[in-house]
Amino acid sequence: MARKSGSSAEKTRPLVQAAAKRLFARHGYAAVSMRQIAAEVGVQAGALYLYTPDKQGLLFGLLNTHMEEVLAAWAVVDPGGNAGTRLQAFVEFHIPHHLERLEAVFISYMELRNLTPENFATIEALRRSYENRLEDILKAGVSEGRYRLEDTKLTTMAIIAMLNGVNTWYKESGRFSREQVVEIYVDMVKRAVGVSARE
Amino acid sequence: MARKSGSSAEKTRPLVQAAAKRLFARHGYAAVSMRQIAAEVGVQAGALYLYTPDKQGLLFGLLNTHMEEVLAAWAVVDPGGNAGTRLQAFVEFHIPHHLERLEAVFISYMELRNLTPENFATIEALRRSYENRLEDILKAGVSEGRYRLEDTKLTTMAIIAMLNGVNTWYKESGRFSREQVVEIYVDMVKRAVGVSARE
DNA sequence: GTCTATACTAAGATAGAC
DNA sequence: GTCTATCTTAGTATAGAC
Repeated sequence: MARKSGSSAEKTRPLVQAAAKRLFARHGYAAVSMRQIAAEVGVQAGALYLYTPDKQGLLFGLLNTHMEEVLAAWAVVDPGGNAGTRLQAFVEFHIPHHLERLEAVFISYMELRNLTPENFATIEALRRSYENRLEDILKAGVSEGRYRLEDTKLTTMAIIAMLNGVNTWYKESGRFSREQVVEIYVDMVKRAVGVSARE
Repeated sequence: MARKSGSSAEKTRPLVQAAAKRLFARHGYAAVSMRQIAAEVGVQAGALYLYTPDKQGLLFGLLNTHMEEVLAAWAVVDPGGNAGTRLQAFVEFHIPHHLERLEAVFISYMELRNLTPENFATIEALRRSYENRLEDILKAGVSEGRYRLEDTKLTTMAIIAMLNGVNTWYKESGRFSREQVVEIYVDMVKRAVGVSARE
C-alpha cells in the first residue's frame, strides 16, 4: 500500500525549513543564498525547488507557521475569567513561548520588509491579531475598573515591546531563571497598567 | 591658500552617507548594491570608493556616528541631580531623539549582524555605554530609596525596549502628539520602577 | 528525488582615461 | 573627482539526465 519508492521527501522538507530558519536568523534573508541552504541540508541547490516555489516561499512559510503557532498556543492556555488573571497568564505565556523560538521571533521582526506586499499583509494581520488578544484583556481590565491607564492601544504596544525585549538579552547562563524573569515582568507589567504589585 | 579645483567632494560625501542610510533602512544592508547607492547620489559606482574603503565602511560609519551622537546629545541635556528628575529627563530625551532618527535607529538594530566582528564590538560598546547611563540613574534611585525594583540591569533593558518600541508604531498622523506619548511613557516608566505616578 | 550543467543576471571592487 | 570598462565572483532558477 501507498507509495513504493519510500522516498526521503518527507524527511527532507523539514530539514529544508530548519536550515532556512537557522541561516535566515543568523545571516539575514538577503545574505543567505539558496546554495548555502542546500549545502546545510546536504542536497544540491536545484533540489530545493521541490519544496518551495522560490526563496520567498521559504521565508513566508516560516513566518506564517510561526504566527499561527503563537495564536494557537495562546488560545490553548488562555484561562479566561477576569482581566487580572488573564494578564498574568499572558505574560507567563508570552515570555517562555518566545524564548523557546528565538530564531523564528528574530526573523519575524527582521525580515518583514523582505516579504512581498501580499505576504506582508498576511503576516501583519496575524501579528495584529495577536496584539489584539492583549489589548482585549486591557480593555476588559479598564471596564472592570481594575486598571488605570491612558490608552489601551498604546499600553499594548508598550507591554509587547517590553516582553519581546527579553529575547534580545536573556541568557540561559545568566543571573535569572526564566521563572524569575517572568515573575519580575509580571510585577512590572501590573504596575505599568496601574495595578498595585500585590493586588 | 587651499585647494584650487573647488571640487564637489565635500558636497558628495554627505550625499553618499544620506543615500546609504535611506537605502539600508528601506531594503536592508545585504539587499542594497553599491550601484543603487551610486544611482541615488547621481554618480557611478566606482566613484563611491573615493569616500569609503568598501560597503562595510558605509554601514559602520552610519552606526558609529549615530551612537556617538546619542551619547553626546544626552550628555548635553542630562540635568544631573536626583534620580527622579533624571529618569524623567531621560524618557523625555530618548523618545523624541529617536523619533527624529527613524532610519538610523532602524539600521542600528537590524544590521548589527552585518558588521565585521571588530566593528560590531565597537558599536556594541557604545550601545552598552548608553544603557549604562540609564542603569546608573536607576541605581541612584535605589540608593536614594526612591525606587522599588528587583534588578537594575533587567529593569534597564525593559525600559529601553519599551521606549524603543515607540519607533515601531508612532505615526505623526496618529491620535497622540509626541508630547502626549512622552507624558504617558513617563508615567508608565515611573510606575514600572515602583514610583507612584504623582511623586 | 536528486544530480550535473548551465542560462542569465548582478554583485563588489579596480584600472585607467579624462 | 568622476566616468567607462572590466575582472571576478556569485546569485536565482531551470532543463534534463539518472
